[in-house]
Amino acid sequence: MSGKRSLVRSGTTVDQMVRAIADRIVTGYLRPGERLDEASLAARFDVSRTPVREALGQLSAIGLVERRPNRGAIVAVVTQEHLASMFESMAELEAICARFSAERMTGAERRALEMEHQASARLVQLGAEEDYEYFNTEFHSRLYRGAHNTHIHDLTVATRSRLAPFRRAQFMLPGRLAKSWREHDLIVTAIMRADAAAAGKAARDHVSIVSEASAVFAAADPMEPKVSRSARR
Amino acid sequence: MSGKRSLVRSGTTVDQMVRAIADRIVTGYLRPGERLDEASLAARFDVSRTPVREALGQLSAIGLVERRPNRGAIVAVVTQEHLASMFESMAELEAICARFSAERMTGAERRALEMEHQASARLVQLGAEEDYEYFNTEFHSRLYRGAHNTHIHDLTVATRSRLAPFRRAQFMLPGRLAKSWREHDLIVTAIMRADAAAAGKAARDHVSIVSEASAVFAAADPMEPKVSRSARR
DNA sequence: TAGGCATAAAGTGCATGCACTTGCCTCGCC
DNA sequence: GGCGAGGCAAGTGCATGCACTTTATGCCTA
Repeated sequence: MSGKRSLVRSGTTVDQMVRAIADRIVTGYLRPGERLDEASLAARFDVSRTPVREALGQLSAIGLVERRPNRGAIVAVVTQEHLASMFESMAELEAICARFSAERMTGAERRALEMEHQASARLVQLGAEEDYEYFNTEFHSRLYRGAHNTHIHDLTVATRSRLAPFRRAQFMLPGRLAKSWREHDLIVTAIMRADAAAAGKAARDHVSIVSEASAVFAAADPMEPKVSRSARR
Repeated sequence: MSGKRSLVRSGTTVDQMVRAIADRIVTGYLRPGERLDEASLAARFDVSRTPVREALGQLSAIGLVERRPNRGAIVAVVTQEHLASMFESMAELEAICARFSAERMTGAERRALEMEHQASARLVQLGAEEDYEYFNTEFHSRLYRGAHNTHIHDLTVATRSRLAPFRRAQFMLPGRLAKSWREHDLIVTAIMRADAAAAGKAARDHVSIVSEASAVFAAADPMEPKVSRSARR
């Protein structure tokens, strides 16, 4: 896969670098602790070191990479403890979004949520993991938007993206699709009833369960040895 | 005033710039919408444009400044709506911290919280606004730490700092000190009882009240005097 | 052989320069 | 007198170079 910048056109070079690197971190292609050498990245993306530097600075500002002065940058290492704290935060943030959604969603938003949710039942029957995963993302985004609070929305999206690398395996567990759908159903039902407390609780439980599934995964996927990842092209 | 970098020594030059600029934004010395000219800032702090640029990039990544490609950076403008959403988020985040604190604070943390809180009663009697403000910050920080969740801690601190410019006037309202103390007292009492629900509610109410006080202030303090920006044609 | 110091190599941090973009102003045109 | 094109000034975006820090290496000494 060629990461040349022609693939990621829009915005300034720095923006492209931010997106390119963030994407590789969030998707797990770059792994926690991995070295981010300015010169190598610059060569890899065919730009000078300056935009790479700025991108690394911005990514470190949002916590995706760690920078040690004069000693280079690495993909942020999340301890088990920090990971747990992020999952717990995520559960609380989703609970807030669900509560607010129950109180504030417009009629159109409620209908759209319910419709999509019902449609997704089919994906469960078919066992269409990929499609369901896509729907799932959309489902949660609806909750975030439905809260009608931009700041909560931003915090939630940011937290979600930082958790992305650790959630990939959740659907590998057998029966997970149907379970997820039933949990969604509780949330949707509560929202349609405008029952904020129930919606919040259902959303929190939903994330907590995902969290447990993922924690297992994270623990079972320890730090990678320092293989020649630089020669990976 | 001398903003020379000798005053802000630690870390790399970029770090110093980030802190210096963020500080001026958070304290309200730089106002929303105000232009952030790279060359001027560089001259002002006696560094080259490069670290200033990187600092602006990082600040824009965390939302404190807005950057329009090729058109410079300005201090982030927060709409009334966005401001309200931040206050609401703050109330929810504080509620979470208070709930978790009620459940998780160690004995030492509880004792320290209660002691400091009781001690602060004296500041109220004396009407020592400055000192009380300092204590108040410390009080809330204790709640954030007491939650024993680093991610929630970080989100809360970040949100709080973004709200800082809009909270300054809250203690100007007469009787505010005593009112604040009584609200704190509700929180502390609930935490000492390990009553998570009550602590959460008390904390949420506390912030909501501050929010209302500040909203008045924000509304009464409209756009910045620096004109010539609206005259875009 | 182990420890420590000097030195080299690698890589980061910042300054500077130049190309390019944007907004403004002026001048010519209608 | 209004309007648009062209040019100018200001300012941003990126590349490059050099100084400095860190780390690796080797040599010397005990």
